[in-house]
Amino acid sequence: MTENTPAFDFAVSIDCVLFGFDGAELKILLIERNEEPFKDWWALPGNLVGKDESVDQSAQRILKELTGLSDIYMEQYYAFGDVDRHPQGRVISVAYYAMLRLGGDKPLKPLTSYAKKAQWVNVANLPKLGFDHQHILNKGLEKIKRRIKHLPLAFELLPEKFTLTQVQSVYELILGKKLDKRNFRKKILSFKVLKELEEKQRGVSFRAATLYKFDKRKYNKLFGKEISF
Amino acid sequence: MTENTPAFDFAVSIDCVLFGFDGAELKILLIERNEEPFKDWWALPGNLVGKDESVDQSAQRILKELTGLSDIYMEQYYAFGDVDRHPQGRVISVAYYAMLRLGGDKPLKPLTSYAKKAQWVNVANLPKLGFDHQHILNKGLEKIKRRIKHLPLAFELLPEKFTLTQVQSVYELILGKKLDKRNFRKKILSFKVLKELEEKQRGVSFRAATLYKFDKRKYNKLFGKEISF
DNA sequence: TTACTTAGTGTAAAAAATACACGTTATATT
DNA sequence: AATATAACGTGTATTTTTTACACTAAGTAA
Repeated sequence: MTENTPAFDFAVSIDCVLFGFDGAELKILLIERNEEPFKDWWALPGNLVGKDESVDQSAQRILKELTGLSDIYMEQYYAFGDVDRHPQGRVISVAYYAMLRLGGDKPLKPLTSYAKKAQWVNVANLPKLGFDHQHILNKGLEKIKRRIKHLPLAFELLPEKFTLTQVQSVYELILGKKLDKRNFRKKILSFKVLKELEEKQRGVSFRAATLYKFDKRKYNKLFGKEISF
Repeated sequence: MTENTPAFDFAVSIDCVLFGFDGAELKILLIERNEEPFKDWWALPGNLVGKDESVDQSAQRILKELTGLSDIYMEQYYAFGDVDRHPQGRVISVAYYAMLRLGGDKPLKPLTSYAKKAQWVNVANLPKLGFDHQHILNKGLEKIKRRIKHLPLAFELLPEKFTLTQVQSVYELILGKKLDKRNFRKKILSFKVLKELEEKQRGVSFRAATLYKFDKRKYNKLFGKEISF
């Protein structure tokens, strides 16, 4: 049995895995660090939890500091607590993920003092990350693969109005496999949480697709139901 | 935006939600505390993480200290980090659950200095718990409801040899609903992870049921497949 | 031997998942 | 204006899975 020497000399940090979809690629928000340790390395946006904020509040604050965004659907998924995961002391990191729609209007204003810049990076083409962040990210990816089967996640990634083909792309990117178009549409529509709009896509070459909207009210009614692709 | 004053003055604790099945009831292991805060209250078994052990190691250690058991399938499921959740300072608690088969041979040797006793309590009839432990437990229950759909969990609760009716009881207790006997058997057997033994139950009144064994090798082959009851 | 209790079994109907291919339509080009 | 292009949008048949449902068999106890 190991010796147990508890003490109030731990720190707790948050790391955020922010997934973004720009209509074509699945991306992750990374920062380039400007402070030791791992100065000049890419890393997940994260920071230490303050004394007077809950872990959840802290996650919201950090997300806001790094992106300017608030009221984002964000979920805790794991606490990483290896002894040597942080070179400067005993830091337990609580990881959260969030999904964001990218491009268009929403300006990304990250940049806190310790980051040189923040950038969306294609998840299929990542640089080497500091700390155990590659591990944290992998675990986040596994998580959303499972979670996207419970529906509403995908719509966090999409713009307010979207086409069914875009929804399918999100599923295909996250699950890492191709899906049948007709079956996908049949199924996603069978949940009756999408509202077909009168409107069509604009500014595209070739035939424009019909736009849809996610109907949160209807979604809440079938909470818990599963889909599997 | 909140003030962020990070410091190395947090503590991290583990709380274990141990589910047990004695053949009839779903139970939870609780301890009666012998130290402040919440002296004389019932609480989940838990303790502070030591400086030189990872969070996972700590969970194993604490489980062992409180039960004498090791090599238990145990999984982290959430970190609780509200500011005031611990009256004596800033303590983040990482929660784990485990499933144990109860009764028979395995002696339960809990009892560390801060506990007066440890006891299995029917989950349907719990006392008031200290800290935010009721909340932690509720979240653990939700978790296993989802997890039991991924099969192997239920067998952690059962003795090595068990009857199909016992398996069904576990599912019914965790999911909180009655299941159809024929459909349940058809489905559970369709996964081909149970080995029917020559043996029958002994020492029961009335007709003895056939015993089965969980076949881990076969299970590993279908990892990831879902069941839903 | 009888009464009791749990074990164990099958089928039909409904629902869900899968596999699969082509005509339509808006745009861009010549 | 005609044509080429590229993505849109649709239906059916088959298989698989899920659900609903009730009685006989076997072992124990009195």
